[in-house]
Amino acid sequence: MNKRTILIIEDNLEIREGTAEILELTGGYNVLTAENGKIGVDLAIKNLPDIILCDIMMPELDGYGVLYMLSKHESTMHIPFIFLTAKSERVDMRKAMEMGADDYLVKPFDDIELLNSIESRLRKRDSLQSTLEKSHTLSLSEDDQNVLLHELVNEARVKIYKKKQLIYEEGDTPIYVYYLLSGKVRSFLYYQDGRELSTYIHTKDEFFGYESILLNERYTESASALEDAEIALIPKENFFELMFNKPAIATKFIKLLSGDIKEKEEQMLGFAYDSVRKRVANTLVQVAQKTISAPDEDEVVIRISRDDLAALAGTANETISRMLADFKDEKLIIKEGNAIRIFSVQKLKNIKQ
Amino acid sequence: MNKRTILIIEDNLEIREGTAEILELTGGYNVLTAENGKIGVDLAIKNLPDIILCDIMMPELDGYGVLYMLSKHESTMHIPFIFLTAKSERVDMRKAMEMGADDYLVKPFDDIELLNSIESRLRKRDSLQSTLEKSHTLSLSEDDQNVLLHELVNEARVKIYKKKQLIYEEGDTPIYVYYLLSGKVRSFLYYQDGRELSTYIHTKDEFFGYESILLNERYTESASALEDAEIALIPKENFFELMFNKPAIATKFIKLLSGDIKEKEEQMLGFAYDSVRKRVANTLVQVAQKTISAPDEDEVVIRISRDDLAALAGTANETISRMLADFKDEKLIIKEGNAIRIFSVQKLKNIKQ
DNA sequence: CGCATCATTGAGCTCTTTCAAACCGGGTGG
DNA sequence: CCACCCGGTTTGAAAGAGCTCAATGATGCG
Repeated sequence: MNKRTILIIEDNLEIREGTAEILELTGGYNVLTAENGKIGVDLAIKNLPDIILCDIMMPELDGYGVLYMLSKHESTMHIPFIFLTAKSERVDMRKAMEMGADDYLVKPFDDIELLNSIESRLRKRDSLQSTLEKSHTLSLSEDDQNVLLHELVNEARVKIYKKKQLIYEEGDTPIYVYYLLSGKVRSFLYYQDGRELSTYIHTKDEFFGYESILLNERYTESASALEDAEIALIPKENFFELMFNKPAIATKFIKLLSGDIKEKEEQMLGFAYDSVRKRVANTLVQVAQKTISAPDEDEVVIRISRDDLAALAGTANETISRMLADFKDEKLIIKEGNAIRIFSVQKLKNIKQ
Repeated sequence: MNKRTILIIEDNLEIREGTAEILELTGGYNVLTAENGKIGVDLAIKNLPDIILCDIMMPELDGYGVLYMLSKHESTMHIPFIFLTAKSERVDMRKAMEMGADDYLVKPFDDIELLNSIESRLRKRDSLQSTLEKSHTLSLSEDDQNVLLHELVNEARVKIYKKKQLIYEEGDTPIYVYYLLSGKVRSFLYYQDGRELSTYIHTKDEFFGYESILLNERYTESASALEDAEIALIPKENFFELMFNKPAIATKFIKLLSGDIKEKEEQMLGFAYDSVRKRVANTLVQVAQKTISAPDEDEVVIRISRDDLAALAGTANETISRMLADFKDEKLIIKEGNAIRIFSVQKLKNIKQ
């Protein structure tokens, strides 16, 4: 740690120099001295010492005046302030403390008394500063973050949405952030002619619908349940409160957003250059991965309509039918009633053009 | 503001009740009382009062003990602590202050003395809390944010990139955040076969390349200069420091990211359903808007190669040529050497299918 | 002036969409 | 119980959008 700086404001030369010497030699502090209140205030404002020792009776500006001046200043108001004075009357001490002094040492005092007093005030200030800061840094552990977010979710109202039910629509004003407890939800955009393009499938334990909240704008996309879903509705205010007071949570969302951007760019690349065949394959993979529990499952059964697949792949549902027929011929999938069994997600993923 | 809560720890029933009454009636505080140190400590931890008044000589646990116990506890260590005691000896007072007491009132005391002492300590604590919090909230004004960001940019090294020069490439480990001072830069992805898809054109006064930094991952996209560009290279560490210490800055980037997501979704919709004609038109509009200074300019001259346009529109450069020829026939644009004059950005924007 | 790069144009081909018709399974009402 | 209807699905055929390949033109730089 840096050497602490102490400002001594004292008109008596002897005491001033004597005290300064003690503090420098015994305490190992940096010492600034001022011979009257006015100079003291100036020095304090300019140098922002870690602690201030001040006499009461002085020419120019007395100790109370110094304390008053410094307590007006944003930057000096929180510097521990100790009076060193010959005034041993109770009223004097009370006045000093009521004005906000942190300690009151009656002269003559021991070196030890002075050093202890200083140490005590510095310790107090340090610990306060550090705990206040702690609550405001990203030092929250992954677990703590999750606890906070879980609280948020647990306090929230839970609503059940039926398959196909709209959760929010383009143009709506956001009032909630959503957290998916079970089921699947898709976010989608409308094209001018009414066709839909699904941009994302949300699944268990994911937040969604936060972009517009964060921008403080209306929704530019819509969301609906892809299958029956349980969704926690987190009031915007609660979300913001946590977000702004816990940088760790903000950081978490920053990462979420950054990750989302990458995913969307990847998707964009697909829309630009992939053949429809490939896009359909990727869509199946995407749905499969949102369905499985373990990340290494390779055979998956998914239940999804051609229309939903079409909206995801950005193609016509007839095309989906054709592609599925092709994949079936190639023994990549098989249709089981209204479900599709994917034999190998990996193989589907590695389809070339 | 809520009613403040005061905890009185005092074994003498009369004094305890008397003091409590004064504080409740005259001071308007909530008062909790404890008849010995042990109970006092428990109450303090459980109720977290705003201030604690404590006798020194008590059965079970004396005042020093109480102060010691509470100063061990994260949650109670910063509660202002005032001793109320008959011990008027200097050594007693020194001991109390050295242990971290905030004030020391010798019995018998006036009501006024007590109330003033309490008010003074509460005031002190409030102001410290509020200023410390201020530096950690999003209350930074738009201007202050910009000042901070400008400092960041001004401190950074500036590098000149020539047209076509690569700034970073997929797979590189990010070490800078980039801020464009002049010129244009494009971010792009490589498709498997080597074709490129530009995802964004960055222009004057924009940050770029921050997504990967924020994710703490390697770049998943590349960036190159679309024309000669002056770029400030902001070291990752400086960026993070600002980001984590100033929630306002984090908030700014959260908005940036959220906005980016919306833009990318919009783009995706275009790639999925727009005709190439429309995509080319949009691309021209995009480039034009990144070129103009005033947002209402309608006639714009842009200089950009067919290949760059193709990468932006996600199409073949031959197609770009054909589309430009069409637009020229339709008197929407005219070719001037290697530049393109757009007669009306609006008209181009409104092209149907 | 010549080379290299960039831009344009043409022709054929493929992929995808669109429109239309048929199909399938299940629920409903007669 | 059966015909019917409805939504979702499949299949067919034709049209067209956009790509590739290839040749030709234009431009600018050394």
